[in-house]
Amino acid sequence: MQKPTLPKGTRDFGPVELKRRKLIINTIQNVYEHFGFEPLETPAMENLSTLTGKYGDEGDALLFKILNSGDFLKKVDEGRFQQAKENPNSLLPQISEKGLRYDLTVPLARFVVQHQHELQFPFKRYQIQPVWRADRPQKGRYREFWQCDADVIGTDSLVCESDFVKIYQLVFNALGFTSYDIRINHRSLLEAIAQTVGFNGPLTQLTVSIDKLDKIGWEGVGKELESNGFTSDQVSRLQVLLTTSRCTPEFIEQLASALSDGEAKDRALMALRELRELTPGIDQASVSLDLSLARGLDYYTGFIFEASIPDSGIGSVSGGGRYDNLTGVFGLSGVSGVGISFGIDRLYDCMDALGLFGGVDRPTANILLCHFDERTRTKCAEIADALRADGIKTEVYPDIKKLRKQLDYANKRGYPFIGVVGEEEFNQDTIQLKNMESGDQSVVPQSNLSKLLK
RNA sequence: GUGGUUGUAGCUCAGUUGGUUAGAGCGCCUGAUUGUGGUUCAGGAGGUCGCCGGUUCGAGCCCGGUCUUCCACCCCA
Repeated sequence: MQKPTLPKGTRDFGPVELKRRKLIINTIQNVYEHFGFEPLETPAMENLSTLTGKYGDEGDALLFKILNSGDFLKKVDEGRFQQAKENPNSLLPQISEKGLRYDLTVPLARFVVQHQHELQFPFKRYQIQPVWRADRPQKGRYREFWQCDADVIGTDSLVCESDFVKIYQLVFNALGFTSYDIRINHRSLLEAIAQTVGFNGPLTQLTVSIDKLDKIGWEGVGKELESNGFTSDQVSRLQVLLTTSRCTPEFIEQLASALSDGEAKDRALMALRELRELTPGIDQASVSLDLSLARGLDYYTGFIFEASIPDSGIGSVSGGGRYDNLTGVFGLSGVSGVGISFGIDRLYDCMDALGLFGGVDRPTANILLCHFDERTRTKCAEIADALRADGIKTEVYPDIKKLRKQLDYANKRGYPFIGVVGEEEFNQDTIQLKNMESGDQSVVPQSNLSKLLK
């Protein structure tokens, strides 16, 4: 007999975990709906051609591929086998044509392109589904995890970005976080910074390094930049420019004078000023303008967002940004989109670490009815029906066992109340109502029970 | 994908230079209490030492492989 196991990086969710996860999901979903987002679901698998080439080379390596059904070697000829010994990936198109989704953004882009004539733009959708990555698991990093995305497609209005800042604040407050960190930046700001220090190479040579600032500090980032073609003078000028600050008018003016003039600077400052106007809460301490925030800039073209919970030991719990041409690869160009994505699994880990799940770890029912024999058990079933009709969540202990066992069970499951119907109670149409927390109990008429429990 | 790390009872962990029958705490079950839990007391069950192979008279311990866990890199929710 073999012991059953789960694939690496996947987990079961038992009743406790699922109730906690649903709390997170429902909270986010409610906030999204308050901002007018509509639900969308797409299949777990997509055509490999839809997925590949969208996440860079490393992303392609992290895709889970699905082996073709039946004789999956049918399409492979002899020459290919020889080639495959050198480069196994060359076989891939012949043996696999589907893959598991890697995120929710590319499926959204595919959906929008396929249904462009039925949708009303701006198209606002949210999507809460699992995604899969063949990454090596660690704490806060899984191979199957859930994302909660919200995106707006078909407008470049900064009202969307402003909404997302507000959504962040509402979600984190609703989940009970007293401290959270929302960081924003703008791609044009990074371009303007590169121009200011006189760097003309590809922007990613700057961003992939500065994104690691919180991890390896200026010492490490400086070394990496210099090996990427920056002079030590440019590095020290970057060090002065790349600050983090509250998003105040003063800071924006400070940037205006520090950056050298150009198109990127104008674009960035105009966007920042407009976002400020639209978002009164933006200069709260929870929101910062972090010029070193870069993320995977491959497709982001405007504002970038990232959110995390300080001191949780977990990386970011959400990320997002604007991408001007996401649907371009599927043949629909000139459509701008902006979106964010919460990672439920990481939010869960943060909330667990901070003990924020207090209320959900109780049984579904409020009261457990206990009894001694078939006659009193039947009576309990009758009482239970009446209580449920009054909207009280009620359970009848299913087996006929010692009262001790029934109380023990009630205690372990955490019912706030139990009711006992024995010989005496049966004859007098009463019930022993016991508060499991205080231990107090009293005999009450069955007809009064639901009033007392409300 | 690269380098490292972890795995012993349901859980958290001991386990001597390789030596007889692998332990503890907590949890679980039974009873003290045939109508009262969360306290106490008495007793009990539960382990192919992750898996496969090797070395040895003998392996939980040494060696190889594999799976898993966690960590760093890469990247990311």
